[in-house]
Amino acid sequence: MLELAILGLLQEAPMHGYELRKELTAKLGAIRAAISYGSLYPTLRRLQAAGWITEAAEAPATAEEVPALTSRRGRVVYTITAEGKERFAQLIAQAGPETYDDTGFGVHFAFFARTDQATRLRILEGRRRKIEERREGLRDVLGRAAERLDAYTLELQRHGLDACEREVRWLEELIANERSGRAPADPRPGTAGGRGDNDSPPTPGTSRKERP
Amino acid sequence: MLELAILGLLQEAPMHGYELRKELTAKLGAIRAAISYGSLYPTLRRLQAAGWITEAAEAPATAEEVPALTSRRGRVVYTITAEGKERFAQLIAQAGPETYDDTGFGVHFAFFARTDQATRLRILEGRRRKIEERREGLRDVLGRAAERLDAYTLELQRHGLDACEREVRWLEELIANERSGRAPADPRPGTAGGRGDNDSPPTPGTSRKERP
DNA sequence: GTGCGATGTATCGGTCCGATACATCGCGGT
DNA sequence: ACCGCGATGTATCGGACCGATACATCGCAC
Repeated sequence: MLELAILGLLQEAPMHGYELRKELTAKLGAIRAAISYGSLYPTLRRLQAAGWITEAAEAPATAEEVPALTSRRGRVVYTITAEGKERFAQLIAQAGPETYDDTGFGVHFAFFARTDQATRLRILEGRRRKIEERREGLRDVLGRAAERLDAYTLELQRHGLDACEREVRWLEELIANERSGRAPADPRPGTAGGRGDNDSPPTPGTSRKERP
Repeated sequence: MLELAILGLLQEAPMHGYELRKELTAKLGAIRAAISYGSLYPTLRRLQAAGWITEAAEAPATAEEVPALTSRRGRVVYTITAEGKERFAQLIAQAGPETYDDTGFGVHFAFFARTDQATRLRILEGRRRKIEERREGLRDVLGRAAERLDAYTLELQRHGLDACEREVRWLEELIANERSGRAPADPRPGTAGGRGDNDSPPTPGTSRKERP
């Protein structure tokens, strides 16, 4: 998962580790806390060994800015290679079971702008299926096994069930949107999608936030 | 986390691994998929080494049922020890930072019936604080960094923000409930809380499910 | 009588996290 | 003039947990 995320981010611009972590946190903030350096650096090492990225010590700007005042230590900048881009495309397209768990889905979704529509649809439907299964499991427990569990555990299940139902509805909306319209709806018209390299041209609101 | 969950479950009844996993899945189904044997068995080993639990090969029922027809292979039953119960109480009471992440909070919450009210309150408030922080982070990104991100990433953040706001509201409700009333509300009167060993006597509905 | 899904125990490699260590930079305070 | 301190920055280590895999038994339906 981390591999995919790193490859995806480096495709937008070369970065060093610290920056990468910040961008990662910004992009995936909705689904996970903050990725640890204990994962990041080893993974970067692995990616470099595989040839998907290259690392290079940072050069002092235009060789004119602050020339050699303080020796400019550290700062390794990582750049994606052509093979790395291929690898990314391959990872994005092929969906394993881990593509549909919370983290995996989040990461894939975060790079939907670089994913073709067919794949987007496949992933959204796979995720929906998975959440529906979880939902059914929770309904079972709340129905059949309710008297075996204490009030707090039941409340936890109810909250989880609620979240499942809500996510299914969200996915339905996205799927419908994906099938006919395009890109996700922007509830506040005015600011439209990504910049330049965006795969899916931003289209104004199709779906609306609830509260009928 | 697994340690806490196992200790908690074994406090209700002795069990063997497979059963333990099923109960774990039922109790924690709302927050995590299903715990792996690759974690379960090593942890059981660890708990036994520490003296929190004991393991024993299963005895054939009353020494009368199906005496020795098929030799009765395997099936190791784990029982919690007095030290294990102490350990559980200690783990429940002391709250580290991991107590407030998704999994940690879920496990603690699942054993609220065995937790005193002061600790429950402390944990609920800690969790709320954490989610509020995550919420602020998402609001920041959606506000300040919106134009740097593509439409899909933004949609993901919005969904995450929504989930945060919802969870904060849920927690508020539970906290209010905890402060004056007792146990979580039961939206469907008729089935009331746990059985016998339940710490918090079930009290009929205080809060209501929304949909005004 | 046989295959097959549920029950049951167990290990191995790999991913990722949390704690920790260490160095530099720019800024405000005194 | 100096100091501390928070942000920037790279890096490792032990441990928790997962997913795949292996293997054996039980009961039941075909």
